[in-house]
Amino acid sequence: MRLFDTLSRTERELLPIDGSTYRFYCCGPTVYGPAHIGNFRTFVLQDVLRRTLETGGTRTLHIRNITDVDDKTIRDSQSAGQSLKQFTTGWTEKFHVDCEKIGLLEPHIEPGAVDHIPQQIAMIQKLVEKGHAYASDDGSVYFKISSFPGYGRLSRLDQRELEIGKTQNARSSSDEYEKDSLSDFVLWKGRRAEDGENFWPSPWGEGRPGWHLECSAMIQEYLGDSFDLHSGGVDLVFPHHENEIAQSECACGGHFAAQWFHITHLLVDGGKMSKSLGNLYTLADLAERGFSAMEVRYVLIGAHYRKPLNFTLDSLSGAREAMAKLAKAARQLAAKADPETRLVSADFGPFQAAWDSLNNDLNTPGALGGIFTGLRDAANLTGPEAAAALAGFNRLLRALGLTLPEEIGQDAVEIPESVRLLAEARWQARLAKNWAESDVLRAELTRQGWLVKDGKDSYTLELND
RNA sequence: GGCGGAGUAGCCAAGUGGUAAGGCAAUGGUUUGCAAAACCGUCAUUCGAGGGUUCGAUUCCCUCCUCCGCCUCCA
Repeated sequence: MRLFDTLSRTERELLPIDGSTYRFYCCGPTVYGPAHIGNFRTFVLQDVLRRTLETGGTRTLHIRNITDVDDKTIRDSQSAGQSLKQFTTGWTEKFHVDCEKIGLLEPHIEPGAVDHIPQQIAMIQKLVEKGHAYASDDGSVYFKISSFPGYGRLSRLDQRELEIGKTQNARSSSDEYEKDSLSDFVLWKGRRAEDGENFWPSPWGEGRPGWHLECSAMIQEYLGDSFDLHSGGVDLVFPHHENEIAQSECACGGHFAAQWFHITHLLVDGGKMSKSLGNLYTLADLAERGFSAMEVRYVLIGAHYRKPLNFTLDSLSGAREAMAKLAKAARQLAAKADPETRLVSADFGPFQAAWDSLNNDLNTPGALGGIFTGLRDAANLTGPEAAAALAGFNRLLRALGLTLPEEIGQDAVEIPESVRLLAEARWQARLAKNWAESDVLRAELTRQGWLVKDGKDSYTLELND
């Protein structure tokens, strides 16, 4: 497959460096609260990338870290009256539940920062030895940007911008840490009173690792000097990924990531998502409004990853309808498919265009469109052809990580006795052709939130949204 | 101010130097006591605005407008 690379700004074929396994790293969540749908846009697209590679026959090694020590985790664990470990473990577990609901494959390795302190210290030592880092009087260690000429290539910052950043920042944080240059960033933070119990010994005194360094050290640990792809939300391009490149290439001497994959942020109702605007949604928030995580996933893959996605509650309703339509079409195809057909072909049949879209810079909306047109084209197929088409359809859905809704069973919803009686009375009135009575009873059921659908010989009740 | 991205039907959203995928909604028909559901149709001479290049531009170039992101630890 081909994918746009942030660093070279070109589309490139994704081929494993080692010729066998595509090894990639994704910046994971900072576990100090529930992940929101913006976080999940990134994780879902990374998941689709992996699934597409695997569906195409490429083996993968997927690593996604957990940031379990930083300013926010420390601050919020303290106000929660918990140890950092208790606090981050709790949120990590909740994150995993959400991941499963939204259909994310588990990463092959999910390292946490706190478990890799020695590796981080070792990397800092190497940087100090090579003259890329220096300690300050307060026990912090900084990376010396001027020692790495390649700094700014990923985010296209030139020296002038760095200087501007320097002066802009001079006022706000001049009393925080000592630095030779204000654009140098911290590798190790000297222990401060507000860190409480959260500090570790190091050659520079007690303290804790800087955020940027975590990823570099864990990548070194599990992927070595060079690997295939590094990914995260666009906001991480600068400074996080820029700093990782500097740290890792200076410490290890490799080429670090061969490819960079950044996912654009989503908008909510056309604007930025934020707590203060009341439009920051978590999966739990949306579940309360009656939307499943899989419906959220459908919306999240409904726009190209390099374009802003405007998330609305209406689009979630649309996702529900669209998925129901897919499920129905799939059932119809399955009913006509020859069950004896053994599939050996890697062909996608009517869904080839959808598969091609996915492989062309991960064009998920194009793939979804291709699925619908493929389904239309497959409508008249029968026997072995229908079976082959169904197989292509299923492979595509797996690549997208979509699980379609099952047929809702008769007793899927608990129906209160009073409602059941009302519905039964209405049915009898209807059989007696007492339309007026029937309509009154239906209005009452509607008022109570129930939708009646009349069939030929019976009726169904559905909970209205 | 610097850098990067986006503006396509009511909404979400692909795409392309050769005349606009798909989904939702809406709407017409069939069906239904009426609805709902289902099925069959319809639904952008037009792609933020104005110039330019071209046989031809939504697609390339220029200007402008609007929106969004980053500019030191936010996916």
